[in-house]
Amino acid sequence: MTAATTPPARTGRPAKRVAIDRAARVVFGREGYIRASVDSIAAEAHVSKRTIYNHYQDKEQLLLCVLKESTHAVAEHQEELIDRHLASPVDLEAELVALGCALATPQSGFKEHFALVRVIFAEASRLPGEVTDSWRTEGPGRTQARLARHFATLSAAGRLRTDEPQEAAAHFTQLVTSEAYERSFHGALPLPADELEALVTAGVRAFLRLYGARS
Amino acid sequence: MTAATTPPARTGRPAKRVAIDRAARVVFGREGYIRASVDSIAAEAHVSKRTIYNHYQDKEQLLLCVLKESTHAVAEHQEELIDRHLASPVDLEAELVALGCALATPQSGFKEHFALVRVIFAEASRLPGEVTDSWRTEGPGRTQARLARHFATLSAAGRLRTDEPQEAAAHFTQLVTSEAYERSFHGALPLPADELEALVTAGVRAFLRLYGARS
DNA sequence: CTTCGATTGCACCGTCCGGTTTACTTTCTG
DNA sequence: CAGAAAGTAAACCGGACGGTGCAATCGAAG
Repeated sequence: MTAATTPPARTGRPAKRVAIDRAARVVFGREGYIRASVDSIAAEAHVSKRTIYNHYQDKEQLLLCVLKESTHAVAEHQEELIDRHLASPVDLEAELVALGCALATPQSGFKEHFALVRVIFAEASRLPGEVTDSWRTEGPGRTQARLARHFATLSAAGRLRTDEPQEAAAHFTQLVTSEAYERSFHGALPLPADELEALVTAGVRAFLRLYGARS
Repeated sequence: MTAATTPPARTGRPAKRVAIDRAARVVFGREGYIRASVDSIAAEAHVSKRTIYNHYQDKEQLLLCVLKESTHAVAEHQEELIDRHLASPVDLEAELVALGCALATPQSGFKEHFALVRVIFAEASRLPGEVTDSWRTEGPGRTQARLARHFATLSAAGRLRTDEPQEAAAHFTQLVTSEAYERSFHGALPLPADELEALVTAGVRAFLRLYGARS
């Protein structure tokens, strides 16, 4: 009833589809898989429930599709953050702190995607193994690899000191973001900005004690 | 029908109660809060559903009660592990590795308790704030404090080197256990023993590079 | 044995949910 | 314009669930 007046645009087929996907992402993230009813997803998408079942076989397929999308969205967003802060850092410590804060607190329109990551954790034991596996490789795996690449470059430039950038990247995420993640229940509850910054700066200092250039 | 033959013992009133609690812990942990039906909990406890509602006001109160119990059980178990490995360590690195493995993989009858921790994460945004808060202080907070105490002692004995045992304890859990936690989806999926040991030993080595005695 | 409280089985209520059916309308295309 | 493709609203189905009412039962204490 909403899109009736506005000509649906000649974007073509996937017009309703993207609305469904967006709505499913929102509702799944907000309610979790079971609480999210197909009716509420349809309402959120301003779409008939039948239309959802025209696009997806059942509720689970809808979830899996949306999970896959979100995995890529989060990964690309984080890769972008990493590049932005580590491409040519002037004050390395400050950039690492800023990057850590950005990675640990999903901002802008990505909260829904991070909420879906929580769904992956909640449903992990009930999801097909290929889903959890591909999430790890396409999600955290990609950001960790991107981190490692930058660390290798920085090490070659004398800004860091490590022979194993992979391990350094792992230690960065562990020291800098893992506690903020857990403290905020994976982003489900808000973490005061000052606490976040304290956690991240402490982690970055430890990281630089491990891998800083001037020892 | 099961306890009919055996005399219910004069343990007194809470006989059925503990059965209910145990069953709720098992089923909530296995299925999550919503999937766990009160009927299935009653079946697992070999108890009438009506009896559950004689002991608890509703399903949510049952969950909250069981969560509180599990918080303490996990905390005590982990404190015990910490004491056992760090009371008088001969080979400190080996003990730290063993402790890290023990902390990162819930064994014996504690898997159900750890499964409930997953429920806390899954329901965090829908739980009363006091519940999540008290979980943090009574759960991870206690184990971290116990770790810090041992690190302070070890530092005084010259086995470690840190002025801030609190921070050292945080970095230990982050470097040693956090990745194993995330890799296993908080214990929901099994993590191969060799991978676990590799993660933990790498974390311990980094920890000792940060806080080891001989530098 | 009687009494009393705890427990039990079971039917029941209202609700919600995943998914389907049907009949109708819209929109694009040729 | 004709007709296919897509969308819509609404009723509907079978099943599950949280929670209650109630009569019957059990076990121990007096």
